[in-house]
Amino acid sequence: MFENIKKYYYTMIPHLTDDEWNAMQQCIQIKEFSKGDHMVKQGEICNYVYFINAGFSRFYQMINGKEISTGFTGENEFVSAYDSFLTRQPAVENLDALENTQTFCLSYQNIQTLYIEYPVYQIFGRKIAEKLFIWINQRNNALLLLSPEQRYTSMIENNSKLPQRIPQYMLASYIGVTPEHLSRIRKKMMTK
Amino acid sequence: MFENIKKYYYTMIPHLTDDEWNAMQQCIQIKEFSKGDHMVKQGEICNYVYFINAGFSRFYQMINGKEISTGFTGENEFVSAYDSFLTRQPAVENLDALENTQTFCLSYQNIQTLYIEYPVYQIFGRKIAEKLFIWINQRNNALLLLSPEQRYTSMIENNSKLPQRIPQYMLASYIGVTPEHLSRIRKKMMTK
DNA sequence: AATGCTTATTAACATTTATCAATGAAAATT
DNA sequence: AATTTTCATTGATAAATGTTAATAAGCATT
Repeated sequence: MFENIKKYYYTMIPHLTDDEWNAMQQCIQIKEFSKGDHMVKQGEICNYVYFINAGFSRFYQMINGKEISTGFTGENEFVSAYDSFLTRQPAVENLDALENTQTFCLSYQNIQTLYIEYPVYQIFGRKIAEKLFIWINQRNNALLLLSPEQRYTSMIENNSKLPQRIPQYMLASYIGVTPEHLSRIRKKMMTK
Repeated sequence: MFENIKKYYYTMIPHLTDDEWNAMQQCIQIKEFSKGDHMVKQGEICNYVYFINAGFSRFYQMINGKEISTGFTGENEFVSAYDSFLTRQPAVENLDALENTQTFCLSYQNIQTLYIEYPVYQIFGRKIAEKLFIWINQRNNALLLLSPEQRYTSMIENNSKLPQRIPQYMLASYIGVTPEHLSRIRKKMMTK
């Protein structure tokens, strides 16, 4: 049942003991989401960190009546509206399931308790935040330094299977252009 | 000497013991930078985390022969090319002093040792990463969701003293426009 | 005060990207 | 299979932003 998430923890913290892992396992809840279901809604405080065991999820924000997709997360990754989770402020973003998705999730309360009772999980908290920082920092640089076309190509280079799982109009807003413009970018790329 | 950084640590970790603080203090090196000096150079691995005791610093990248400023950090904040520091890969960005700057700095090696010998500093590592994440996530949202004008206004709202310390052309690249265009944006804002 | 250097502003023009509207293609629903 | 609905493409036009070049304003050094 928990093989994948267990493996993830042991990779992150190789010296994890059975006792420590069992304490973590006790805290894990299983939650399943159908395609289109929301894990986090804009305006609500996010109380969970989710490990995606199967499926696919996506962040988006509603701006001027339009959906802007801001991130995608698939199998064997943790996902959360982590700024809301950390600051206890209402989430700015939505998180929904693009496919039927099975998650293992940890509540804010349980994590705080684990931090105190099993300090080894501070490492988990640190590495999750570090990973998020590295990821979003790259994304930031892409937004500031690359052209939309470069963002598109680097995106499929890094994750060639994304276009098969994500409608193009979501990719467009993720890249920071309109669907029409992404279509033109793709057309231009074909001719080269 | 170390009042500010000590206060920072005790705010972050209220139950820090004298023993633990002393161990940290032993690791602190003092480094001073004159205006224009580099703390981190693009292409080199960043081996330090700096606490800015006095002064002001700025991240930038050279792109097509142009400086693009990507961040600013002032007194009583930690600063580092943290992705390079964490991943041990060459830094993508430069970090330099916009004013004469006094820093207290911690080496990668010392921090790794502290993590092991004084696990309480895992909390430090976690909170630094969390803080960076929250900061960069906001910036990311600004780049993706706000117009340049909105980015400019929200920037001075959040930190009204920035324009006094930072030349406008640096702010322009930070916001993601040319200096000429920021000038126009400001002009347009005046007339309202 | 005069000089040179850096920074900010302004204008004309070029390029990129968005918007609006129409069409076609694909997928879901009946 | 027919029908709706969603999604992708295309074209015409508009708005935003970049580029280049010239000028002006600050600032530092002499």
